[in-house]
Amino acid sequence: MKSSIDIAVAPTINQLLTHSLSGVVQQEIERMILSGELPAGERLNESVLSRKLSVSRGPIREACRALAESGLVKLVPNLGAFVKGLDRADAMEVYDMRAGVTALAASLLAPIVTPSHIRGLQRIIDKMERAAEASDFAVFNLLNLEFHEFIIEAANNSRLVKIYDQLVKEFRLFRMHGLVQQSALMDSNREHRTIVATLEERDSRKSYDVSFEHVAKGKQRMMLALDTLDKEQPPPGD
Amino acid sequence: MKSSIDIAVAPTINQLLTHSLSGVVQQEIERMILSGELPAGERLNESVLSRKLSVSRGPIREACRALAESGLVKLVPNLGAFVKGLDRADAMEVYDMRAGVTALAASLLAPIVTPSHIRGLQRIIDKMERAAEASDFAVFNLLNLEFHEFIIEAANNSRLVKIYDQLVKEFRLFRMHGLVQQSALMDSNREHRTIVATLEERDSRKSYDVSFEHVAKGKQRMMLALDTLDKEQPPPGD
DNA sequence: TGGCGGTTAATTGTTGACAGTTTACCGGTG
DNA sequence: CACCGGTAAACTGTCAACAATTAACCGCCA
Repeated sequence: MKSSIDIAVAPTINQLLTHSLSGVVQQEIERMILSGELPAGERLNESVLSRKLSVSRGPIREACRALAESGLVKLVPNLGAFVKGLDRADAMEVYDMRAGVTALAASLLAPIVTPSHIRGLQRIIDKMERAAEASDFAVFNLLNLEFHEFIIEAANNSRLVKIYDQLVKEFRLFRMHGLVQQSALMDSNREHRTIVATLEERDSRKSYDVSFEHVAKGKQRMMLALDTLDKEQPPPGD
Repeated sequence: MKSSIDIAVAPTINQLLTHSLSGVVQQEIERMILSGELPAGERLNESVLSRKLSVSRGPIREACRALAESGLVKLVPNLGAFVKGLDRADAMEVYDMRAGVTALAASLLAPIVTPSHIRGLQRIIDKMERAAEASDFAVFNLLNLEFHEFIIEAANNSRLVKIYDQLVKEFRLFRMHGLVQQSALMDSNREHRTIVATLEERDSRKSYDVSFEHVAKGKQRMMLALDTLDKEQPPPGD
């Protein structure tokens, strides 16, 4: 019988072997940032982190450098690393990039798509449909991520995957989602079906267009929600 | 009279103030890699580098972490950092990404393009025309980079710039270019004129298409050249 | 002669200490 | 009371030394 210890420890050992402390520290800090444990603007105090993670400052600094390169923190000379925050303009930038990258993935996948791909995507869409009917936003969002990740992976371009993941992580710094309605879920999933349909036709150009439009509509939905929010609850300054 | 000392030293001071050693080290190692001074597969020996750059191993390690995150080196636990090399499949990946990103930039620029942009692009194209006629490949390539960088910058999306720069750097690891013909230069520049024309029409979709096709044709030209090269000079194993 | 085990040199991983900079605090002064 | 200068604490930047791992080398044995 496989002991529960193995299950718990194995990943840690693997992490230590493959990523060598600096790497685990990086992943841990990244987790803290993405979970909101370290809020935007917060300074990453090297001493505090080194004590909390029980390592010296060397690996902490290396991890911060890597996180700075990936765009999650901002390095200020002689002051340290600060958790990046996204304002509305930043979020729009990330949305535009996600639209382009998502659409590129679809257009790359279209010519090489297999029935297996289509089946996989259909299954996710069906699950999303049920989540939408139940207004289960949490599950819907997870499935939505899975859907797009599926297309990205299937496009078979490791650079594409890396860049997309980076964009998704960065977008999570923008803590203004949770403001969608059920109708949006239904709309969104209808668009998903369209995307799969164009993929099945192996139409690269159309796959690009509908995928881009899908994300662009998401961007517009968010902009609208933000504008509404601003009117109801104006930002500080009045 | 501005002394030559100022000209030489000023950038160094600025680098030290803004990037703080780790940053300069990173830039310097990056330069060594991109210039070919450190060939693909080479291990970055921390002690050697620290002696050569007159710093301790700390900053070197931080720089390597950052370079690993940006994709120029590969980190192997307990062995160190190795300069990445691109095989043909990698180059194809980067080409596809560059096509998508370049085209996305054009499609983003199209709706907001200004006469000033058009003039700037025309000027670069004219210079390229002269370089092509003179078969000056070096100058043509520089101008070509400038042309695309111009569109990227004008698209006004900092993430786009960052990702594009990353792709260009990575592509430079693929040391198999220099095998283009004058006719290709002419063809390429004709495509540039088409791109500017579609931008001037503010046609987002057409801008995307012609830009994507432009890079895709570059990819095909390179694949063809590589195939020819392989036939004339088969890889080791025969 | 070919492979195996142990030893040693080289290199990475990690740590703690020291130097330089920034920032907060506090008393003095106009 | 506001402002300014100086001092001290906290923090980042850098470094050199130590521990752990890897790889090469060499003698030994079948």
